[in-house]
Amino acid sequence: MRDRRAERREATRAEILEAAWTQVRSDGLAALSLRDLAAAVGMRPPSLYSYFESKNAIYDAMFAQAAQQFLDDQVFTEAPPSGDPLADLQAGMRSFARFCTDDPARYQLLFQRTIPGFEPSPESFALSAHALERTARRLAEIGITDPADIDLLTALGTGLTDQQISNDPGGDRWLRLVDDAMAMFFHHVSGRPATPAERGPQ
Amino acid sequence: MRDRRAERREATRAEILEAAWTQVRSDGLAALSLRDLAAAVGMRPPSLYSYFESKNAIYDAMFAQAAQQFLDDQVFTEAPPSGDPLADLQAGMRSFARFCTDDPARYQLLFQRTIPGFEPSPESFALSAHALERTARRLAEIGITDPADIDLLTALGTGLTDQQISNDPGGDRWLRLVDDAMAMFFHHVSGRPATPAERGPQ
DNA sequence: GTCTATATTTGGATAGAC
DNA sequence: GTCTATCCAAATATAGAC
Repeated sequence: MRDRRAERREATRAEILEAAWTQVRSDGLAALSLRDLAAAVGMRPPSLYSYFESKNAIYDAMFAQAAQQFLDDQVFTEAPPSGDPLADLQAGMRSFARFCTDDPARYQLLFQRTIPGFEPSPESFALSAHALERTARRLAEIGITDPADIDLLTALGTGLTDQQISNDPGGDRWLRLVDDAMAMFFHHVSGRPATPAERGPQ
Repeated sequence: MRDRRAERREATRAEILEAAWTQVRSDGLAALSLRDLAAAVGMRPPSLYSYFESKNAIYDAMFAQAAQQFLDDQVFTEAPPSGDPLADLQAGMRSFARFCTDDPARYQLLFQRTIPGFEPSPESFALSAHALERTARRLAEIGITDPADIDLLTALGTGLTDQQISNDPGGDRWLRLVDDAMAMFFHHVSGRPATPAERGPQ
């Protein structure tokens, strides 16, 4: 039969995590405070320890949520190849960049390592490693296998994303360069120049 | 005549800043602690306030030092055009990437905004703005004037640098892609494909 | 200029009653 | 499970003696 107590506990954990996301989105990832978090959910700080054994356990649960959302979100790694590798690459990078800019705090937790003393648990890390493997497999399908090319692609992806988040939050100044950047990259690694149509709107 | 007291004061300020750099390089930019800083220079914490009016004033002095070093370091903006725009672009980006990876804490202070509550003073900020203007002027000399192209170039520069710092500290996994990335970019914006020689060593 | 002493705030975490 | 009460550590900053 249903374990109503366990269900209630899970619901409270989820509520605490949701409040934690709200807090880091507004004050920054590093500014998570158990004091404020407890107040947000109507508890006293010690009560949080009934649900998470430490502050880092909360970060770890958030990391796992973010990794799962990344797995669910990335259209690129799920949709079948369209027969147009460049179009697939552009769609995949648009999806990645959108995922990152939609929630900079989530991006920071998942892809940057700025929380002093926090390391994701092996289980949480396995989730994100799985997503990266899936991406590499998909890139291989469209002929991108050289590790140096993949490194260049990741630099482009994080560079566009970081600039967008840091210098034009909420806008699209760098997001709108994604198609052009992917055309540049694709024709560089395949040895052909981009046609004006492929470069996308300027 | 010389003001020996002022000289001594400046020397102590410099000594404090040097200890501060040592601390942030080892523990992270955000981990600067007045307590540890005072201990490192053989003072009690309150004595630091004779030299800097606040912790943010120390960050600001560090920011000004970093901006000045950036101005002094960037070969690209000082050397005369060589007549080979791509070679100039590659040399300039190599210089930028090297400057950033040489001291990640300095890079973080100067180009990222991760210290909660710290904003550089107008005087300090003017130093870094000056450096950016000089770069834009130099890019114009080699024919790069489209703001979208400049945005793409900055995304490449920060992406390569961030990946290098985050994922291969002390190595050259992304640094060695700089020449190739600049060839890719240059020929994309000038409409010609890169020759194998221009792409540099793979 | 430097110190002692202290104020104040904030943080994570624990003990034990209920 | 939640609370009160408390602990401990660390942080920035100020007052005032020397």
